[in-house]
Amino acid sequence: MIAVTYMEKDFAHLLQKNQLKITGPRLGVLQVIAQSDAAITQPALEKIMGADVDRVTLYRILKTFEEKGILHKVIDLNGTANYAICSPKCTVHEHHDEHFHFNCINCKKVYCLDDTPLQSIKIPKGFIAKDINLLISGLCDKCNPPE
Amino acid sequence: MIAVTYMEKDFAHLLQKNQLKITGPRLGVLQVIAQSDAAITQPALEKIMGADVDRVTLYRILKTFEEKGILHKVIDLNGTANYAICSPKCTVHEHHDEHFHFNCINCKKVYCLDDTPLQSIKIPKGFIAKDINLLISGLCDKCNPPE
DNA sequence: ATACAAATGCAATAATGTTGCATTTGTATT
DNA sequence: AATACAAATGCAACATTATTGCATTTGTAT
Repeated sequence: MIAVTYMEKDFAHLLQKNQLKITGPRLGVLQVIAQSDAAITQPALEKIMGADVDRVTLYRILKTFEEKGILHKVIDLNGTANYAICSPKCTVHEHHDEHFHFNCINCKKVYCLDDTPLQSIKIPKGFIAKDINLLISGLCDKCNPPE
Repeated sequence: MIAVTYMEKDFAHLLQKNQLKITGPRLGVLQVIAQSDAAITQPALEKIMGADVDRVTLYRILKTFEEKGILHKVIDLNGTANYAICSPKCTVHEHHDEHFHFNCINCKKVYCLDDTPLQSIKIPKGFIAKDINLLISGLCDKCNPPE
């Protein structure tokens, strides 16, 4: 897991690069997500942002960020959306093909393991694979104390 | 994909085997799911069952079926729950560890590919994997006509 | 400084999931 | 076959999550 630190200036630039206006709510969302050590759920974001950002605005921000390839969405085992900042590999129209994530069944966090390699998967005849999404569930290092 | 046909008698036996009472709603749910060639979403089930089964009852049936290992739940790319009949390998307390599914981005169907083998995945230190969930998205054979 | 499109916030509504409780129903027992 | 009881269902109410329309505000190009 490589820690990446962003500064507010970077966020502004990131928005600009994507033809998005630099607004408070958007910077806020990026802040929170960048500070989290794991992908963060939409409800959690909602709580953290609180009254600063309207619920609807949050939905819309997340949607546009996803479309622009700024964030990627990970559906966890409960079907809840989690968001994380995309690696630079993610482009607008074609997200990086292979997303690997770890969903802790205790703390519910979703960690990105994008750098793990994966074999090629056999697909049935006539089926065309566009994206591969691997979700491993279990206990993360923090929830697995050797006590 | 191996086609498995069930008769009503089998369903009754299946329920009995799991210490579940043989009721109309339960048989109905099993019917619908067995007839589908793919995993079926909870909302779709709700529509098909219609007034025959109360919405709450449906939720509860699906939950107990999942707990008993009769059905397994697949979360698709939208975070919607899909249900399919478990392979005989699935046991009550320990679902078969590896679920492989294909989510068609056109018709939205979720196909089970449980028989595909998978390499062992590298997990970060301190992390313990309990279950692996692989969801491949793309076009299924029906939505990929060579027209 | 202005103008305009983009973004936000609010209100209303839809869709989805949950809980408590009274009633019904399957099944083991006699 | 009748009974008794736990299990299952259906209903109502509610909680949560997601969407849509529209008026207002705001960022930015000019």
